[in-house]
Amino acid sequence: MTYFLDVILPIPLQKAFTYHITEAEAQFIKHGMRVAVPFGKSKIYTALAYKIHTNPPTAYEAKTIHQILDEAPIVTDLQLILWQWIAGYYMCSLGEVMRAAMPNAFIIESETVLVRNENIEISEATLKDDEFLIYEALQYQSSLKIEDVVSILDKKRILPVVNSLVEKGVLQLQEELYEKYKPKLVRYVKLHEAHKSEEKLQELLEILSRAPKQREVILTLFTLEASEQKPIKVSELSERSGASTSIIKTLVDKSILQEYFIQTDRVQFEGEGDEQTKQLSDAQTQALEAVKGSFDTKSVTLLHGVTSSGKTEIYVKLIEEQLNLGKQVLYLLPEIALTTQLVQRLQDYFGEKVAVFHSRYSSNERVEVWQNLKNNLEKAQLVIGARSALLLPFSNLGLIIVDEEHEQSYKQFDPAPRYHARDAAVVLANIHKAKTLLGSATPSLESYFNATQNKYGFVELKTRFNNVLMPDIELVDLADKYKRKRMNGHFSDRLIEEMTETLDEGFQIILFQNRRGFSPIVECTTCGNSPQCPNCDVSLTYHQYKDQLRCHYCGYYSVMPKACQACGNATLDTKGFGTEQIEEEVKTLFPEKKVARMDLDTTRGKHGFERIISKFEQQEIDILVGTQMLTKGLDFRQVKLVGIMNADNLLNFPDFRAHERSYQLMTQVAGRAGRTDIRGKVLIQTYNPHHNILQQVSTNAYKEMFAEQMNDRYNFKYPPIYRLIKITLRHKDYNRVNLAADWYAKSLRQVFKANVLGPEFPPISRIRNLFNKNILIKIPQNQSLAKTKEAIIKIDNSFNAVKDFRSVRVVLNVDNY
DNA sequence: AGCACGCCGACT
DNA sequence: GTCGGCGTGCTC
Repeated sequence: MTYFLDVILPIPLQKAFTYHITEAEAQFIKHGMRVAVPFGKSKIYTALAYKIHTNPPTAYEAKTIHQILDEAPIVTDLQLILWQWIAGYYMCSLGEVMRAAMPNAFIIESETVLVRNENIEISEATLKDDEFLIYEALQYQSSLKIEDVVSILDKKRILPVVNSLVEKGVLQLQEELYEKYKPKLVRYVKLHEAHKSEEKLQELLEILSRAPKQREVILTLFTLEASEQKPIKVSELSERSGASTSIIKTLVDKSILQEYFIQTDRVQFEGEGDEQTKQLSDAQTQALEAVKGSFDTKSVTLLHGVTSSGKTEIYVKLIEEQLNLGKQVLYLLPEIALTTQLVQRLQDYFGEKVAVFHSRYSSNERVEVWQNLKNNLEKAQLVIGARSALLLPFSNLGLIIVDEEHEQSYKQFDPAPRYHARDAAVVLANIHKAKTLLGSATPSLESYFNATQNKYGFVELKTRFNNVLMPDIELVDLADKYKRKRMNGHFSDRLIEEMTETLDEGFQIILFQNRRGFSPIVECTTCGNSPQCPNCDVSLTYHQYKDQLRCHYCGYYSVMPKACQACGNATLDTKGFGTEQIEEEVKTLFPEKKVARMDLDTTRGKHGFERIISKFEQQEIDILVGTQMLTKGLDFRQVKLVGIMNADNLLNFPDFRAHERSYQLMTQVAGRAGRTDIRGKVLIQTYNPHHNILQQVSTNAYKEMFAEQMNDRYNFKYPPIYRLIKITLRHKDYNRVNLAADWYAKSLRQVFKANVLGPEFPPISRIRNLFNKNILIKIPQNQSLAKTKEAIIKIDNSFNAVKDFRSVRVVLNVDNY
């Protein structure tokens, strides 16, 4: 019997790849193990064993696998079920899901190395110049990497040279696999066995009497061993004895000390972690009981709690319960809400059971979380993580909490799989027969709708913790203020009054402006020309602190010109404003106060974000100007005033969710105000003070907002009533995108008729020199999703069969945000 | 996605 | 001439 193995390769191809395996291998390999397989001309890739069978492929000869990489599966069956759901639902390949799910260190690739051929005599005269250089290099080094060859020859096309050398028998090519994950080893020392006995010891100390430093080290080691009763690290010994590591090394070399290594986790918890969880308020207790009650009949429950209502404390109780049952818990948060503040809080309660997982973790750190979790270790019983934490190997999940469930960032945007972590979480929980709790102060229409349809359970928490009052929200009419000359820069008289008062009382202020940079448009007042990005269809944003014009889409930048590049006049003016300009104006308005800015530009780097947050917490900053980063569940006690500089650019965003999003954003920012016993104040500056959304924000009328927005969604056939699939076609040639998009849309219309919208250029049609065109498919509730996707895939296949269209990239985005 | 191969313009 | 750019096709 011949055996075959279907594998998942981490590439965006729908096809399954089949390899030949021996009977012994067939018995050893289980799905979820990694195998190294030859793929393409010469490379060796990491693949995941998926299915073992005996049906030989017909169209080709299967290659044999190169090697089995694992003793036991590293991906669980439950994970594979989730992968299949994601690949099916979000229309991508299993390989793409694999790429997203597995830490990079697990996916090893071969590297080609050149090795000297020992058994052959070469007459150097037969070699060309380039060839000789390589030959010579190999006399000193036994092997060369491709990149070494590139640097030796200082050119890019090295293949002809290498091939020629192989032909002449000078060298051979080999593929080498390197394990990428390196366990962290900590160096320990102990006294060598030979000196353990009392007399040997005396002997030793005598010998060392003439080496006082070394003697000191040995004595310190004894004291440490006696007092600590645990293995002694080299670093510890060095520190305590005051001896350099080289002295310790001498002792090791003399075999007086013996060194050994212990594998440790990169991320370690230090602290007590036995703090009692807090007593809940009456309202919280009621909500907690309601959630538990809801879980009796519903697998998903939505917790709608106003800002500062103390949702986290309810989560903590639920987590505690699950951990006591020995179950795992996943606590999902948007990336930027994952602050040390929160992690610290949870560690105080649950100690080392807490594992953190987010994008700033290194590949090695991810591997450790993965392994701890898969082994169901206690130290990873509670995982706090961003979107991708969902793809970890849970074995015994009891509860998933999706905090800030309305957050857009839960939907993965670029590369595939374009999954929504909230929705995938519900699926994951079902796979584990676990419960899902969605929490938000401003639920998404989708979730709230599901709650009203009785699909989800629903629990409400209407009062703020400690009965803090909801902030007082005031709308400021900018048109009126400008007309009556009550503006100072972008600040209305009302805003300045409130700011002055707040600062006098010693409280802090947050100013929100949803745009970074100094001003988004630079314009010449003589000819009207405005500098554009050479790669994208956008105006360049002026950044004053670096005196640059920058593109926020592709990263292009140039120095700010002194004069207009079109007409040469030095009449460049700026239009619109961003956080930089607000910061600048605040500095002139309140010169004696400390101002800081928090946006993408100031939070670059690993700790940029944390630094600003902690400074603000320590009240080293009086006024914080920032973009929507400010909204993410941060807890500042001393903020009394929140100013929204301009609500209109939020409301006017060209997207069917713009109003919902504006409501959420403004309510969340407003929620930062008044967390003390004093009532917070929020000022919203706008040209449309009568806009319904603004009225709803100022009266905290979520239900009203929901009803009104849902009405629009019914009328215009948008989610959550209809489902959407967005298809983006991308190519550098304008005409070709047009032709391709027309073809695609026409084919779709034959099946879906009027439910196909477009093709249409998005507001920014060209990004990084590629033209985009969108087609939108609206799917009625009664239309089969599976059949719909089948039809799309069929059309996509015929599309790819057209030679002229093959180079057009097609992006399928299910439930696009 | 990579990666090789092949065609073509731009230079030492 | 050669080098490197980019377009095209293939991967069990």
